[in-house]
Amino acid sequence: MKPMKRIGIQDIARLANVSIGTVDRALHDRGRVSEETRRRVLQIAQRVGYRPNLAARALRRPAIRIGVCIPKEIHFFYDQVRKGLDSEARRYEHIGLEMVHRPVDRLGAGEAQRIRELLKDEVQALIITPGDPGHLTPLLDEAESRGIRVVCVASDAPVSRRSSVVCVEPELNGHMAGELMAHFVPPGSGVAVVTGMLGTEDHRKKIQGFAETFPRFSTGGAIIDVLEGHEDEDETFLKCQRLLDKYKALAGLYVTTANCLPVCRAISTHNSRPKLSLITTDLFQEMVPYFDKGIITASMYQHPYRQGQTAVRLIMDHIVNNHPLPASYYLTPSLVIRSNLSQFREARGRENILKPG
Amino acid sequence: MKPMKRIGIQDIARLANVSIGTVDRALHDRGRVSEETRRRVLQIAQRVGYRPNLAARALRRPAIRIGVCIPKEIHFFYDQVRKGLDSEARRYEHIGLEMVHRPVDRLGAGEAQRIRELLKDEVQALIITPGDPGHLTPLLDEAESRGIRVVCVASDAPVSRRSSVVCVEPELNGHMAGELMAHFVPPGSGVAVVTGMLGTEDHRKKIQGFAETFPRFSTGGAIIDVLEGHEDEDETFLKCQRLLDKYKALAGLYVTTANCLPVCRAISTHNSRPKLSLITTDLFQEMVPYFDKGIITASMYQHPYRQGQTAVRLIMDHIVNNHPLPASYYLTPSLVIRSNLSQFREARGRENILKPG
DNA sequence: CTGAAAGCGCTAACAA
DNA sequence: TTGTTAGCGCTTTCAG
Repeated sequence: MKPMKRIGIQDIARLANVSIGTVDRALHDRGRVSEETRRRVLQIAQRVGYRPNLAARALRRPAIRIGVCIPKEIHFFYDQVRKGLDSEARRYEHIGLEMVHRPVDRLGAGEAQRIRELLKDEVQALIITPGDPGHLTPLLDEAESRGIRVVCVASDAPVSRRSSVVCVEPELNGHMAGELMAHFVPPGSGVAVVTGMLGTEDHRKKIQGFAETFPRFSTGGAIIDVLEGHEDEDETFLKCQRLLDKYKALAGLYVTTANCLPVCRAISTHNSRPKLSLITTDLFQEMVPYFDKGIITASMYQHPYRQGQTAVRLIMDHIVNNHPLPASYYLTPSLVIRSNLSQFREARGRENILKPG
Repeated sequence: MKPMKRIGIQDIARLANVSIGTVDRALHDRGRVSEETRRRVLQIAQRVGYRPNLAARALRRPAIRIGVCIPKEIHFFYDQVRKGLDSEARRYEHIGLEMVHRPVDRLGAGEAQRIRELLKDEVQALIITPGDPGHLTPLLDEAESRGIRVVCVASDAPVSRRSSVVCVEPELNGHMAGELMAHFVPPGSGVAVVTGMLGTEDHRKKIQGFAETFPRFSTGGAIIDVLEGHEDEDETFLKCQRLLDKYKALAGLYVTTANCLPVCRAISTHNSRPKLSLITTDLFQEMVPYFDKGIITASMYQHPYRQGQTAVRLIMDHIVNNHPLPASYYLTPSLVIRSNLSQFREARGRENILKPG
């Protein structure tokens, strides 16, 4: 069983009694072929199941270029997204993929400018994390109208004409946290939510999801407070302390922001607490000790690395194989608990275990 | 910003004042180059950051062939593995990847024969789900010694010289189930385990993991019974019924086998049960109603599709990019609960949502 | 409208 | 030990 020779443009030419040039023109609708020949060639190609050899094509074609504009901060999250993007991009190097990075410092900080630069770089697609979707819409729409595919990652620009989005739905995060919390705490428990800014779409939706689902799965449980920390360490810490003082029987806490350390500190320094179930969001090194101490019960992991990977994959499948871009690609968050903590790259310190991908 | 010309073997040749043939030999240690020249060429390549053009290389290389031997049954699981394998394989078609499938009907049913056939097919790598690893070892070792990379998927052949394994560690499944169960049930609860065959390594390890972790996270909880169903519908159903009758206060049940339907039926037909937390393994259509009814609290999903995908990916990264094969690639199981049920392909009936790869 | 041929970067066979 | 060269399958240009 020898590797079978794949059928190529040459074979079609022979079968159709024309030259390969003609076949090429017919196959790609480049005109300058008689209708008759065109049809015949297409027929034969169809019949013999012709599939172009992409490597050969890549050999000639100019590079495919994808522009990337995602934030630098928060590092633990976006660095992973970036790694996912780049590692996936590496698999397409051989067909000439080139990534052009134009990061912004923080979410939404001067992204319009960066994106304009990317458009000048003549990219064929754009991967962005929109911080201010409203403001960006005209720019994204313009890109799309010029045939530049825009794929959002981690966060959406729903009103724009962006081709696709890769993210974890915030509602789903909330729903899952709510359902689990209901299983964790005893019937009739009071639980609370700690959030960053109530103004943030993402946080609002998480809270909404949680508020919908927790009561549905809990017997007589209720959300007794929603606490806004404004992503400020001290404010969050103090507000938490006060909450813990006030509601001695608080059975659960859901933190919708990555900024969970002050909450953990407040809980661990608070004397004589009964068992409290803490569900957090995302994962980074500094959280690990709180898992070990049993302060954090579970965290909703949003797979930043895989999000990056997937964005590139979608685009390349589209450009190279003509796959349609799905309007959205939603990932399921994973539950991080003590038993599987070491499986997540963020929890593994230096030891950089190889993951394909 | 035009696509920059990538530097190639030609450029190195020019810089080193040798021919491209010499550069090629130096770069690939093919001998027939003076040590002096070799070093110089390598130096220059290094300095200018030479990266081979894989498309060009792929253009020449004869087809890469991967042999696959995985079971047909249990369909819901192995069909997904196969889809993962094939979808990933499609991305490598253009560099000549060819998959040769030689499935066995059930796990371990005549696999040695199939694998021998694959070896005759001159495959360069082997993806298998070993059912009887002990018996297979000499065959796998022979393959490896002939330079054929063996990658196990879903299940391991640890004593053999197989290059890699892609799976979810059964212990991890058990640990996670144990930890979660401890959070689900009240302090001092009695829980039980339902398994297929205690003789199966996989099941034994899951139980072991569970037995280790549940007591550690639970306050005063204990495992009161381990029930062996022998993958038989009726036997499992009856034994479950008896268990439920006997231990009125049973708070949790962990099912280590995919064969969870009889357990679900036993629970749902059993009158006047108090809340019982049921943790199952894997996911298929018929389980969905039991999620909806609240019978199944959570299931440990082992990502069959991604396991297949990953196996191909590891091999191709190895063959094409010279990446080392990791001795093992462990996936974290995902927790399926009611809120995220619809995210899993097994739960989505016909509607086949596009997932990249 | 159609055919012929150059070349993309690399490998391998052959010549020197 | 080194240089030369023929392709791999496709696109593109230039002649017919």
